Amino acid sequence: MKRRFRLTRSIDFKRVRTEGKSYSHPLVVLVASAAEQTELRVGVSTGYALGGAVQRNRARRLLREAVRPLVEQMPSGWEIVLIARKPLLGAGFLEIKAAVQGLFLRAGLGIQEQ
RNA sequence: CAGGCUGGCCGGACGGUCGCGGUUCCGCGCAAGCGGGAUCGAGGAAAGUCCGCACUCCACAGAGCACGGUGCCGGGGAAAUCCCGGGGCGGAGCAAUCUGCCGGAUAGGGCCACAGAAAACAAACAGCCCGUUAUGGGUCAUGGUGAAAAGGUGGUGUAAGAGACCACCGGCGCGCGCAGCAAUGUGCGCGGCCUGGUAACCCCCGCCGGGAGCAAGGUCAAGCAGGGACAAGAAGCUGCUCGUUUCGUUUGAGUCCCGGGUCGACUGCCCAGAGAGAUGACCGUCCAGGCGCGCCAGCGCUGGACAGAAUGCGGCUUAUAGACCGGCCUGAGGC
RNA sequence: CGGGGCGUGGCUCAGCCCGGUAGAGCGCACGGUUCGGGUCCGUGAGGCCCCCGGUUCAAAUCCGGGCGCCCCGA
Repeated sequence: MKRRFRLTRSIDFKRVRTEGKSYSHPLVVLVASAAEQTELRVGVSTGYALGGAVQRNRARRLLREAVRPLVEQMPSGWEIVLIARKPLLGAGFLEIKAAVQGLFLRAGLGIQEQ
């Protein structure tokens, strides 16, 4: 995922989390918010409760990799935040991928045709 | 062979498919950009931020005090609460080896609980001795406490005793010789016969230290609106004094209150580089490890320690599965 | 990046500067008071003073290192 499709600033994260709708899973939480003027933008939040820098980096990379194949099939005009939960570090990549896919389906974003 | 000590070194490897960040090249496009190629892309500790530098600003960084750090010797080093080697005094271990401390206790002050007669210019509770008769004097060998009781043993001496005196031993100081670059070690002589511990308590002595930190700082861009009260000093490195510089004293520095504007870009900054931050996913083979099966060869399953650069560098400290190489010690056995 | 503070019974804190006895309130247990409970009164238990080294005769206290938590400035 290129940098310009990411959410970076903390104001963006705050806006999505207050205005958006959230869908939760034991491994991960998805928050989606409609934003008409932009293209699809995704941010990953890995909080301090996950552990040190190694654990947070790993969680972020796993979630990015899980989202990557889904992004191309989705409509633009959404801002999405993924929040990692602690059990994510113990899970395998395929579990995480399935969890993220399920959350996108529940949020009604784009991948129904599969 | 078993157990242990110690120094060094590595800290998964190779390949494929997809993906990420930087630089650069090519093609297409007016442009935003799109497609493709090349190349580089986390650690020994990147960590804790405990020291020291570089660098930047504050005045080319000033003086004194305060405050803080540091403290055996030699060498290395830009420097350091750094490294290497050595010395002294301790501690652990059979040993190899590991480990703590290092100026001054006659410059001064403080403290040393409980116990004990007494805890530091010695004193005198019991005791002993002498004189007197219920008190004066001499004395600390004897006593028990304590972490520690003002040298030890033997003798001379005495009323009783005592370094009061003598011999040897121990310790301290001074002088000289020898070894060593030195710390220091060692030998001889002399001296007073002899001086508790604690400076990781205050302190004294020598040496060192101006302050802040890359959110330092620099360049550019954008934007705005002043008003009121107090006011003679204010600010420039923390505390004080001095010195000095700048701004200011009714054309008003500064402080407080109300109100308004901005919170961007580039640079500093890197042969990894920056922006809240790029190294990941899957598959295969192998190396090392664990478990199970097997007489062996081997087979199957499992599964990678601590941990992620944010201006750079030199150290220290802390975390760390396992692998490799070298040296040494102890024990047992063989030749 | 820099600076500061805290860690002591179950809880909230004293004690640390200037080293020798670890204490207060609440809570807890037992007994009394009451017909019973609360209140009240009395008695009592409970702490390797965050961890590891060191200085000292002796360390919660002094020194060094580590761990955890909190706060402040840019």
